[in-house]
Amino acid sequence: MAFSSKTEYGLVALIELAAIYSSGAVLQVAEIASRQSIPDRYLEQMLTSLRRGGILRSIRGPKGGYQLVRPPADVLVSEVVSCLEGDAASRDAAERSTPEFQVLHGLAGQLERARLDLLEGTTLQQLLERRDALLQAQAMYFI
Amino acid sequence: MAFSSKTEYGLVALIELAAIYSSGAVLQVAEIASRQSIPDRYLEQMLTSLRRGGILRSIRGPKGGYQLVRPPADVLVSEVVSCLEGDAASRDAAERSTPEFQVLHGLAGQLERARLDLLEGTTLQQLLERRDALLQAQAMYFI
DNA sequence: GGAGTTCCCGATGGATGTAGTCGGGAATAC
DNA sequence: GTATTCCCGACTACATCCATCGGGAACTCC
Repeated sequence: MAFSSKTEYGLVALIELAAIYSSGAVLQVAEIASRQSIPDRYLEQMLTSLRRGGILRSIRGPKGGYQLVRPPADVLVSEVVSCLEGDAASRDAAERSTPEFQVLHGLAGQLERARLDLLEGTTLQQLLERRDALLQAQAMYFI
Repeated sequence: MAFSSKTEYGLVALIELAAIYSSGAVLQVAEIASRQSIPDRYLEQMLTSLRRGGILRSIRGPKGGYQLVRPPADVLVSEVVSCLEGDAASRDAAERSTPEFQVLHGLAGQLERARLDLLEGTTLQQLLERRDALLQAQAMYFI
């Protein structure tokens, strides 16, 4: 798959949080985790990274939980991804410098560029809309 | 980096082999490995995969070595990549099927599509030309 | 102010994959 | 027949991924 499970879990949680953003409500780790069938103590780590990355805010204690800091339309998927998989810090540029390696390094750059273009061109809002379209389609199916 | 070292080493070797393809000559593992400063016994494994994938042919014994089966213009980078990193066979479709996961699966598909488009749109011939352009540019620099 | 709830933080462990090493065998040229 | 080259598979060291866990800090509500 194109996403690590860290990234996938984090994004899934964010879509859920995007859906309730306008209401000002919060969601708890355990809620999201059980709905999505992912380990709650693991999901917690992702939400922590997202909080440190300025994407989420948290509230402690009973009735606590997480919510988006910014509206979903202002959160780029690229931010989220780099926040979640960037914790293992180093992108090494090992630089073997024969011309053949340089050419491949250029191609690798094109690939990363293409990936980034897509991720920068997608917001949480859009993911949410796609989810809702999917739900609509499923509702149709049952009529 | 966007390529594993397996893939990178394999492609580097293929660029060298593409450069001498029209002469009908062969190159030996040890030659390529020492020029590119990569472990020869390791490179050997990649060339074996490429032979099994129908991209290279080999000749044994003294004066032996490897050569491309097809002209460089007929070898897509996508073939090479799937041959080199596809040996660990399974692309798993673990399919957690909440709508949120489905949306992400769709996005992952877009990403893979974009990657494949680039790799299918690039041939060994093109990589060779880029290398030669780079060599030209460096030659200029020394005048 | 005490109890329960929720987030917070770091340590730990197993499974898997990556990058390489190695020993010995088979074909070929000279 | 000997040296050279490719051929084949096993093995290891290390890192990274995917969690699991124990205990602490803030907060609500009674």
